Formats: sequence, structure tokens, C-alpha cells
Amino acid sequence: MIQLNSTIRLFAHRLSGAGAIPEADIEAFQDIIGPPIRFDKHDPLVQQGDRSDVLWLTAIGWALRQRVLPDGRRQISAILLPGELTDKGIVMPFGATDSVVAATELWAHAIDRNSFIALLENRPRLERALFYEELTRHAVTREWLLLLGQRNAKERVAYFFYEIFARLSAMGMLHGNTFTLPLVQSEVADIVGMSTVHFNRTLQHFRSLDLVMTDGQKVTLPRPIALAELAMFDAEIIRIARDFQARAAMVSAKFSVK
Amino acid sequence: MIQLNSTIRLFAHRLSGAGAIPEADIEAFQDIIGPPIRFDKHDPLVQQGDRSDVLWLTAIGWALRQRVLPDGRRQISAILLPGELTDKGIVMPFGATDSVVAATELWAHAIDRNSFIALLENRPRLERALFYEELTRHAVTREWLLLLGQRNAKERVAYFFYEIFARLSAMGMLHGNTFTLPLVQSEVADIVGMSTVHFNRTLQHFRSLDLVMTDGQKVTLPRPIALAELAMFDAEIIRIARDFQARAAMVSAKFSVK
DNA sequence: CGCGGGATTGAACCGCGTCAACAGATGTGG
DNA sequence: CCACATCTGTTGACGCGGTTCAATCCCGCG
Repeated sequence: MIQLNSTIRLFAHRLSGAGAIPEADIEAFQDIIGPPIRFDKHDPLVQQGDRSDVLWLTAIGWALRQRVLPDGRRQISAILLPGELTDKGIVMPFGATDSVVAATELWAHAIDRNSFIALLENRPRLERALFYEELTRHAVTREWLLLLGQRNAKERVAYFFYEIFARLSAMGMLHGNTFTLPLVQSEVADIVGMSTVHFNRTLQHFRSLDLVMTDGQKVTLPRPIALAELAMFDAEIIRIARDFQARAAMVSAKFSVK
Repeated sequence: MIQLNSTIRLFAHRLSGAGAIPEADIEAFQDIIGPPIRFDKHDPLVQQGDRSDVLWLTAIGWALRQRVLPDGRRQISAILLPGELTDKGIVMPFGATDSVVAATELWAHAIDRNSFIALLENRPRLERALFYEELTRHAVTREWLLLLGQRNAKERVAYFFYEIFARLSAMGMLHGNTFTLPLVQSEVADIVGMSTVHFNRTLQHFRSLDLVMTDGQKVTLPRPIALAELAMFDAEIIRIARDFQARAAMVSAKFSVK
């Protein structure tokens, strides 16, 4: 059996949401990714408007998908954790709609656009898995529309912390109720659509309620469920997240994903 | 040659964004759709949380995709014009994440879930077209995140009117600079994430600038480009919309899509 | 003619943004 | 190893954009 690296494992695990992917497809995918390349914090992996010939599979570190207005206002639309593709949209015949920038020092594998397209052509189950994953991600983005369009500052911040918590939990990247959040406050503010100052004040509100504790980049949520309820986190999504978590635990036990 | 109805034409046209679909695939698609069924205004086609065995292809009338919070706050995440599918996500093994409700009297064709899945299985180009369409729609949804997270009330309202204008233009559903907007103000308010009262006041602002004129459901944009600039509508998206418009004009000339 | 849904208006209020200053941590070059 | 610059977090003061609540107007319709 071919040795698969843990990034590919993570990636394949993400895609397994709607059914397993043939091992052969995963191996074929591994064949087209390049060696890991290093990006500094703030380096762009994808530039809004560009037509690039490569997309990236993140291996270590966080990246942010974002769009900016001419006057500099910025909205972050997604956080890319390890094992994610920067831009499936590269298959489309127009430029990237968003930028993707490294939020931390980051390592990512390059994937040639044409190889990627050819691979999907020959591996229908892999293509389908990517299609289904996109449907899921789109649903998450719509949930964020509800967040930005209807929820107030406290709800948004509670939602943010709980969602990060749940996602890292699903990846086995939690230590108890503590995790590392390698983002500065202005970045989080541009995720939840509020000013840095007001995010800071809202954060202090949650600190005073003992719902969020911070120590440098370490964040602890002593009562995550209380946060989720405050944020009106959708029960169905919690359920899906928990299933995910259970499967992820199995995956990490088997393959020691770090 | 098999006779295709105009709804299927519209649908196929929408999907052609990243390449033509074999005529045979389109015919096969037509084979699995049921006769048009009537929905009253406010009737749900899809209910948030439900696991249904059918999805719908809209033929006549508008529908709204929306999500609501437990306390009733609602965010509309998409407007479905004729020739759109209510919920590709039905292929996924979990319930609908959003509701879709008729915004007007509406006619739609039912599609059986299993037939739909089987069709995609056998028609890789059709499946790919749906995948690519989903990528595009997701990009639009991310643009709305930027709208709700960063733009102010005036920009949001300007953006809304221009986007509807551009989409209807692409479908040949404009009469000069005038179109029919069959939505009440509270619905538009829930699209742009603001209160009905403030939407009304913002609308009056644009009326006083002669940028938007209304007469019942008739809306006229005397200077659409000025609106687009005010909204900081992305130039690339304008370009794509114009290409679309050009192609749509050809389609409607050929097939007399109404 | 009365009813009901939607549009519009007024007034009061406040959530959140803006601006500006300061504190603390980290880094960097001399 | 200090001096200084830079970046991030925090706090205060102020005011505006937008919400809320409650009328009132308008129009189509039974």
C-alpha cells in the first residue's frame, strides 16, 4: 500500500462527508501535488482578480479567504485550516473572485491547474466529492450571511468562537477546551463584520461572563455549549459537527494526524 | 430533434457558463422533470431542516431562499428566478439548510431525488456543469458577505437594485431600464440585512437623486451605471454579467424565451 | 364602505463606529 | 544591551447610522 502523507489524509477526510473516496483516487491526487512550499504571514496564495495556473493545498498553518473593496474595507469569507484547497474555482474560465492570504507562517503544496482538471475528468468519484464538499461549504457561507445580516455583535462573536472551537474539535486540534487562535483582533473583526474596537469590547464582555478566556494566542471556552446557545448556533449544524468530530477522532487515532 | 420547453432552455443556458452541455444530457434532464405545479405566494417549496425526496425547477415566478433564527429574524440568501433548481444540496445525506418559499404565484417542476442522482451518475458533463454552477453561485454568496459585512445602507440598496437589474438584463427580462420587482419592502430589507423602515428611507434617498424610480412593482433605473459605481459593484462581475447578457440575447433571439 | 396589507412618516433611543490616546509586547539596529 | 520603532490590545469620548415603536396614509378588494 502506498504511503499517504497526513495532509492528504486530512484532505480526504474532509471530502468524505457524503461517502468514501476510492483509495486509488486519493493516491492519484497525491501524485499531482508538489512539495510543500513556505509562505510568510501575509503572503498571498491567491490574488483577487488573477488567473493563476496553480491552486494550493494547505498543509500547515492557517489562511484567510477575503475580498476587499476599492477603499480598503475587507471581508474575510473563510478560514482555511490545514488540508484545504485554496480555490476550486480555478477550473472556471475567469479570474479568482477572492484573495487567499497566509494568516500564519504556512506550508502548502502547489497543484497544477491542468493536472487538476485532468484528474477530475478521470476520477468521477473525486470530482463528485469536491462537488458535494462545495455544496456543504456554500451552506456554511449562507449561514454566515445570516450571521452578518441578522445577528448582533454579541451573537456574532459568540458564534465565531464556537465555530472555531467546533471545527478544531472535529480535527482533533483541541486540548481540553483550549485551542490556539493565530489571528489578531483586526482579522477577527473583519470576519464578524465589526470594528476592531467593538470586537475588543465584546470580547471583554464574554471574558467578564467567563465564557471566553484568553492568554496570548491560547483561547479557552469554559462553557462552549453556553456560547453556542447564546449565538443561536443551529442544532442541526451542531449535530453534523459532532458526527464529524466522532469520525475525525477515528481518523486521528488511525493515522495520527497531528 | 426533441422539442425542449423554454424553462429547460433557460436552465441549460444558466449552466452553460463554463462550457456547453451535450444536447442529449439536456433531453435526459427534461425526461425526469414532472409537469408544472402551482404554488401560491408564501408557499414553501423547501423547508429548512426537512429531508425531502423532491427538488424543484422553477418555471414561472420568483422564489426566495432563506434561513430564519428561532426568534424569527430572517435572512434571504438568494433570489431564484425562473429556470433555477431549489436545492442541489438534496443529494447530500442531511436535511435542507434553508427554506425556499414562493415570492409570487409560482409554477415549478418536481424532480425526484433518486432520478436526479441517477441522472448525474450517468451524465458526467451535466454533473460537472452543476458543480461549476455551484462554484459560481458560491462566489456570488461570498460577494454578499462583503455586502452585509462591510457596506453601509446606501451601498447595499444600490447594490441590490443593480444586481437585480443585471440579472434580469442577462435574461432579457428588461424593458428599457424598467423591470418588475415582485417583492415587498420587508422582503428586500431581509435581503440587504436592514430594517424595513430604514430600507424605505434609503429608497427615498435614491428616488430624490433620480437613481431609482418606482411605480407599483415597476422599477426604473435611469442611470444604472451610476448606481453600480455607488455600490462599488465589482468591475469584473459587471463584465461577466455583460458577457452573459450578450449570450442571453442570442439565446432569447433563437428560442424566444419569455 | 370597511378591511387589510403594505408604504411612509415621526420621534426616541442606542448599538456600534470613529478618532485619538495610551499601554504592553516584540523586534531591530547601533 | 539599550533606544527606538512597530504592532497589537485596550480605553475613553463622542456622535452618527440605523433600529424600534407607533401612527398614519394609501390602495386594492370583498
